[in-house]
Amino acid sequence: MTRADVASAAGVSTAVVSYTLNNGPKNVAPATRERVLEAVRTLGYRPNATARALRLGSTGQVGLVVATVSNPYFGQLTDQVERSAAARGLALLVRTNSGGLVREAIEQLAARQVDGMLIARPMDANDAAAVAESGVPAVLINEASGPAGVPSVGVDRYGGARRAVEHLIEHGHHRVGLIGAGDGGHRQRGWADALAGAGLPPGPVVAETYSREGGYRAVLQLLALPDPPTAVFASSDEQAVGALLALHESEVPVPGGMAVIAFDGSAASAFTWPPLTAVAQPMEMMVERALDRLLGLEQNVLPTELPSTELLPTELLRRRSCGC
Amino acid sequence: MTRADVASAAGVSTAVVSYTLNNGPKNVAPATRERVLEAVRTLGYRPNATARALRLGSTGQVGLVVATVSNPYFGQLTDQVERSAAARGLALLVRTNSGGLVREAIEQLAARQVDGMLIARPMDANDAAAVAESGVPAVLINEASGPAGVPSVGVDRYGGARRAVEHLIEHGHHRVGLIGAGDGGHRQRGWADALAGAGLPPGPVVAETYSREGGYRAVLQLLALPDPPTAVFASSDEQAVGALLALHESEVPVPGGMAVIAFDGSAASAFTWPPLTAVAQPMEMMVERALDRLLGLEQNVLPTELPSTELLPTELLRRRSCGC
DNA sequence: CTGAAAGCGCTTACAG
DNA sequence: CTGAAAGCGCTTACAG
Repeated sequence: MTRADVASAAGVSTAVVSYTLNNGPKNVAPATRERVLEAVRTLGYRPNATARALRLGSTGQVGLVVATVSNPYFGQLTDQVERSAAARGLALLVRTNSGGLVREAIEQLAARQVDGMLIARPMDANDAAAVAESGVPAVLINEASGPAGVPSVGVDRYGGARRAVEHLIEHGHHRVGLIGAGDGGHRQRGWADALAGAGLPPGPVVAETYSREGGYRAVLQLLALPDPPTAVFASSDEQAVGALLALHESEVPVPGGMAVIAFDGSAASAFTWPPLTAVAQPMEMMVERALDRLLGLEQNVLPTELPSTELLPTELLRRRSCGC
Repeated sequence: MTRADVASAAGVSTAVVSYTLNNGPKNVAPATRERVLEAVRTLGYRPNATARALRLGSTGQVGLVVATVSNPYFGQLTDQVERSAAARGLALLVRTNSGGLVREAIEQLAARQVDGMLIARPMDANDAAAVAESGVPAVLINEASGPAGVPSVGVDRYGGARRAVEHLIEHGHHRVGLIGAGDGGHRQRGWADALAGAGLPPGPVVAETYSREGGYRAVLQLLALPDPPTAVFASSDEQAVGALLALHESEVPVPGGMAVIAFDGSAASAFTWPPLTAVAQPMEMMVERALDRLLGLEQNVLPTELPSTELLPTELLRRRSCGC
């Protein structure tokens, strides 16, 4: 069942079938058009996207490299990418790689001839080289900045973290701990500056993975301190969820015994106990901007006028874990 | 940069380039092979998967239709599908469709020429017709059974639910409510039979969506009853998470005031407060079986010997929300 | 308005 | 062991 079958059924050439199915680039006489459409219908013909892709040099597919999808935050991100891509007529090829090499994921997606890729993983220069080599447009998403040559759309982690910690200070906390990755990243700097700005000494820092398990272990360490903080800033929702469990098990009331604020603000954070006050990321905007960027919707703007890094603002979602 | 460039750089025909890159179907002299590989390396050549797919009639892509990926359970399922597919050299095209028509998703995936699709959504006869029309192999996953013509790999929901409710009864509960979809499905039957088997009257049933919000609302309804149940079986992790929040807000202790058991057992269920006792689904096995089925790994078995429906056993994960 | 034909980048049966 | 050539199913410049 190919275009040729439809053509012969309708008594036309395959060119005319294309013209009517694609609404161009040539006009087709209304009567002819009707015959073609009728043939398509009765034969149940569906165009072969692979052949079309080969001819056009475009698959209509975008790739997404993401650590994992079974995580409230990245799951939401993936959902949003799928929705936004579908709205633009693009299909989504998902490449999960939590432990693996980003470079490998990039190469595999490129081999599949995706029209572009969104990379939601930290990238190094090596990965950027893979992108350049592949010749496929790519934009880094969910990261404040990346290696040279790859534009990024991220979130103002510094500002979001700083605002969150200031909020904790407004609640009267003087000792605010940090659960982070220990890499001195933007969130850690925001936390530190909020404290310094209020004339407060930096609280304890625990370096852990961005997982529930990490948050759980971090709280245990914090509670073992001679002088535990009265509030803690967790660098991800997942960490905060783990932190809450450790706090409950240790019978430390939240927020009374320890206040908690999380970074991410995925939908899941509204259903913990107590509900998490969180720094919400502008997910939809971030994805839309990244896709705009990827598809070069701003080709009328000179590339040099575009900042290589775009930072979006966060929003503080006040719920109960902070004391509100 | 195509196969022809490599061929001329190596001084051979394009056929030989194919033979060496694909390790067949013809042998290549070692020296020639080396020259080709060298040319590939220096030119940075990558085969065009689209052209290959057109020629071979196989894209090496599988499609997945799933309601949403930002849900601990379906996120885990999607992760597993990606991993298992990648292990077989297949890429994953994800088609999210929470509100939309399953039929539409099937048609779009088929148009992309996927080699097969996994459908993790309830299907009706209309959807089955779309599958048949598309001519693409499909298997229904995560559902006990589907319309005729579509094989399915699911989980023994009846048995899992029954076992969970029996466990609640062992804890001494006599009034066990059900949060379900109100469709009298397998889980509801398992719940009812466990109660009946113990000579207990059926507890109250609340019909709600399989979401956190649904579970939240359901508990509010249960608590408003003149004689609320002392335990409740939630048909999904998400519902259980919402139920816990409603219980905490209503200051009903768990499991003391109300015990909770959930169906699904995703990783998130271990980090709620209290941790959820849950009926865990054999995710990896389910996905592997579904892919085996999809790829016809059992072609040596007569199709008629294969059950159209395959049911996998669940496991009860005992944590704290049940009273253990 | 319609059609014959080339070509996208591969793979492989056929011939040497 | 190697190569010339056909063909997968489309799209579109070119000609009529």
